[in-house]
Amino acid sequence: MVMVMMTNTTPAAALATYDPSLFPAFAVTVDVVILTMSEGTLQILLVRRGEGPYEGMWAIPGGFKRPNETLDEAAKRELAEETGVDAASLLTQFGAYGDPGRDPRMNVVTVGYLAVLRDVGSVVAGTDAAEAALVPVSDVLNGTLELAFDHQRIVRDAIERVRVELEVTGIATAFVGTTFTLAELRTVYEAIWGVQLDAANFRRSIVADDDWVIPTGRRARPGPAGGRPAELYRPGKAWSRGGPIHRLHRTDEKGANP
Amino acid sequence: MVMVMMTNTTPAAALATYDPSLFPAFAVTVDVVILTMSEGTLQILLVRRGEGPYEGMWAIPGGFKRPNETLDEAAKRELAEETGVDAASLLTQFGAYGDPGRDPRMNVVTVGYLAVLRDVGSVVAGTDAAEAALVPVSDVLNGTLELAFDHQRIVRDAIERVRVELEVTGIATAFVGTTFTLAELRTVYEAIWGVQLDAANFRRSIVADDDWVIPTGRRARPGPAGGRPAELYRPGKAWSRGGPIHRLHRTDEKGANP
DNA sequence: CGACGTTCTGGTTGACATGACTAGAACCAC
DNA sequence: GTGGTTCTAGTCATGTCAACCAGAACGTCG
Repeated sequence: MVMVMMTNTTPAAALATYDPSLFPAFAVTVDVVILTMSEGTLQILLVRRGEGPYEGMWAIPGGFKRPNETLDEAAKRELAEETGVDAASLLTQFGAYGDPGRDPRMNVVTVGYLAVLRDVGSVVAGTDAAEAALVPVSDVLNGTLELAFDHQRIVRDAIERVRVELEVTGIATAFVGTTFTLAELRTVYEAIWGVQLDAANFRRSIVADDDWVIPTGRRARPGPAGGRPAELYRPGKAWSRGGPIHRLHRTDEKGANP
Repeated sequence: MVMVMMTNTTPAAALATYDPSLFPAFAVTVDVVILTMSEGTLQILLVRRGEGPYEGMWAIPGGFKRPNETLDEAAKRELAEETGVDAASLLTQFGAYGDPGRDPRMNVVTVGYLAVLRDVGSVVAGTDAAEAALVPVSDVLNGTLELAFDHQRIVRDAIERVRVELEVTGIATAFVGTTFTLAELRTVYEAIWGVQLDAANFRRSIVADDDWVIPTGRRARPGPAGGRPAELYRPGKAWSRGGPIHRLHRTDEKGANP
């Protein structure tokens, strides 16, 4: 295979005439990090590789971009193929990865997307159980579960992104159902940020402002330990302009080591 | 200058379980949005296209990614080729763009990078003046200056990114010199966020906390209008964990129409 | 049925951040 | 020196938010 490459020491030369087919060709893929909350912990949907390099290892679902679709459409299609869910609004692009040799077969540049689902328990059941699984994100982050390619780094970046999105967007409501208690929503923040939030203060931040949540009038059934039943809410319309809960600026460790 | 490079992919092809050529091939480019502050306004470095599609129009500098370099390295190389500046730390990837037809010649997926320079006046002078120019970002955002390809959207995304980075990172210090006055630094925030900041409060936010800035003991020469000379500072080490200045959450329009 | 534990809801308080404002200090031009 | 300009320092009121406390509404167990 022969490739021709130009070095533009002068801009005019770089943009000058050329034959497009002479430039290095890449395969472009889209990988989707699918997150959900299950039993109070953040989980990620992984698929087991059937063949090729890293055979048998777990990986993020993904696939090749088609020439006649946008990157967003490719991500949406991949999400639908893997989970059957059509939720384009939850898809967020967070990074591109093109290190040489990240795929031993060829030059592949992949674009990472983040998807948040409410409950993928049935989704995983619908797929071949041997081929897809929900695993705690912590197992991926700490290396307990090794992923194919550079997917561990991609997951790390996705988690970092969702931590930021949690503060500035309404992505938190994507983790819970159509109706939810404030305790459920609080668990989302606590699991993703790894913090403890005061239930009373959390409630005040949410209900005080405009319309983050809308009470439905119904109440959730208390857990096995009893307790006062919590009110059920549905998402309001204020989430489009920033989130109500903010991470406290760490005033604890000053001069700490990064 | 044109270089012809041959890449032998025979060993890799032997590893593959399928023929890579069966998958759609894309050209992958890296486009760099180079920003700087000049005369109190945010400026962007643009190059004029010599020929090909959009001939004669202004565009973001960029070029093809090489198979043996990472995306970050490609961006760093493009920045060095355009400006002669070797400043990898300021390079931030902010998005990938792969809409079909964004380049009429072929399928091109580009990865956008953001670069912040202290002063590119000499840089532009070093390049052919007819081929590169610094223009106010506002001219690009409001459509006064039309860019080639989908570069206007890319610039929009880059500006939105730098507005966020300004709040959570130390990118503000990249706009000013190695030593600077607080008024200079304040101008960076005011220009990018489009707000007016009280000089006294700005100062208090900066000097009160740990070590955002370190006084050098020297003083800047007052401007032509006179005034008390401002103290010169150099960046401290606290910027690595968030910025000191925060955008006020707009409490003005409540219940506004989205 | 009543006591107890658990969870949700509402309120108060104090520390801290921040916007608006005022006054003084240090320079330039005339 | 006088006036104008800019930087620096301080005060005050307001708002935010974490911490804490008390009550309300359930389940369960005796």
